[in-house]
Amino acid sequence: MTTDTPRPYHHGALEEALVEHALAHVRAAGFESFSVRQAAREIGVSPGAAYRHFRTREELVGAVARRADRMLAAELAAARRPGASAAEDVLGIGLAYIGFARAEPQLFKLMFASPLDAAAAGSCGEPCGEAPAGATDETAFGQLQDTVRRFLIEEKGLVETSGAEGAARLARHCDFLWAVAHGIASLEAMTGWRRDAADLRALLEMGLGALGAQG
Amino acid sequence: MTTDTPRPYHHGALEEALVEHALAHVRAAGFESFSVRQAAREIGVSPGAAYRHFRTREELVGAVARRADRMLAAELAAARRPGASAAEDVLGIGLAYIGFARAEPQLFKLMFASPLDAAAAGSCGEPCGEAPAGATDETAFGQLQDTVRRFLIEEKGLVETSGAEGAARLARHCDFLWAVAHGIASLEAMTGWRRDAADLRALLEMGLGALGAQG
DNA sequence: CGTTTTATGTAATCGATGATTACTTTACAT
DNA sequence: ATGTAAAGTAATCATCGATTACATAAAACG
Repeated sequence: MTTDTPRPYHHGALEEALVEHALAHVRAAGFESFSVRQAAREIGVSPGAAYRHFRTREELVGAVARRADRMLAAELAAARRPGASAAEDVLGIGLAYIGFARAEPQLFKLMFASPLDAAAAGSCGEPCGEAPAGATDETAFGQLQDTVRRFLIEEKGLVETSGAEGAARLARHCDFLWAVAHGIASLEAMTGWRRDAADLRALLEMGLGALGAQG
Repeated sequence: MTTDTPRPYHHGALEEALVEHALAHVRAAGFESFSVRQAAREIGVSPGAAYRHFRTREELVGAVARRADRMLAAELAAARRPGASAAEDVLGIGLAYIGFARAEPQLFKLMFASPLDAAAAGSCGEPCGEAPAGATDETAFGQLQDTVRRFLIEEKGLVETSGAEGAARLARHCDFLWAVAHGIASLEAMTGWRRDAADLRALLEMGLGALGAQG
């Protein structure tokens, strides 16, 4: 045990270690205070080493943001329970969205703190212009869109979501619900605003009630 | 003109100059890139001088945030036109809120980028827990609350807004509309999401339509 | 198996920033 | 006028992001 590789010259998985470390820091203290140097120091590697894997600090926190995106998308997916009505699923997705913002406010804030140019975010969590439209995608917005479509068809008798007018209506309804959920989530994550579970549910139900009411 | 006070030792209004400078920078380039030193340099004063007026950088950008708050509140106030119906005013406030986020995205982002501890924000723009309740306040949320109350009374036949149940309903409706407007504004300011004026109006009208529909 | 090439780290360094301290100058009150 | 408090300067510290030249391990290849 004399030369027991105290620290191998090559870390082996520095990139992953950096992202993991950054993710932990962001969750606990927010992305603003994250420092490449400190992360490298704590991992036990020289500051410059990090820049072999990320050209800039923002690129690294961008990787964290993308991971947060996937975490959110996964939770939304888990909220869609097979056998549930479309209305239940819409509500579930909304509550999951808000729940994520409440449980992980720092990650939520990071996701919407544009240092990550929305384009680079890949399968981003927010409605980037328009979802690929058609394919059942796994982005957060895509999941909401699928479920709202189901809701409009199942419970509002809306048949055509493919025609120009039908598509517009679907898009408008998705935008609306998204705005409600995102508004609540944002207020919870970024301000002193806070409501109990019953109130949140009531707000989402108000949003759901507004669907189909308008031409 | 030989000793024509090239630069008086005392600036005279450094504090104001700093805030003004910071405000301009934030509007143009965002608060993240604002630097105390650069501001002092451009104003023509030593770096340490700024710290006579603000203990920390965040305190200075906090002052900018408070100013942005007042700007937003002023625009919301201007949106309430005398003689307009309550419904028109609610819509006008919502559109003004969204319009501000679109016209001044950097200020909007600053207002909701919690470096400013919500408490220190004074008459903050977001619903800090609960508005002082009663007095017609000039905060953004207070203005919405007043107008929504008017709407519920004028057009929905709601009489009691003072009883426990009536107050709860009013609060819920305010929360709802606030969430819709804030959600739209946030998406516009912090993501690639963008809709034209007609769509925005339609979304707000959907929100307005949901009012009074529920118990 | 030996050599070369490429990926990955290190060390040293640059410029800039936030913040603090000791000292100086101005303005104002008495 | 004079002395005190407000408002500036200069110098300094620790930290940070980023770059460069160099060293080493790992992998590719003959």
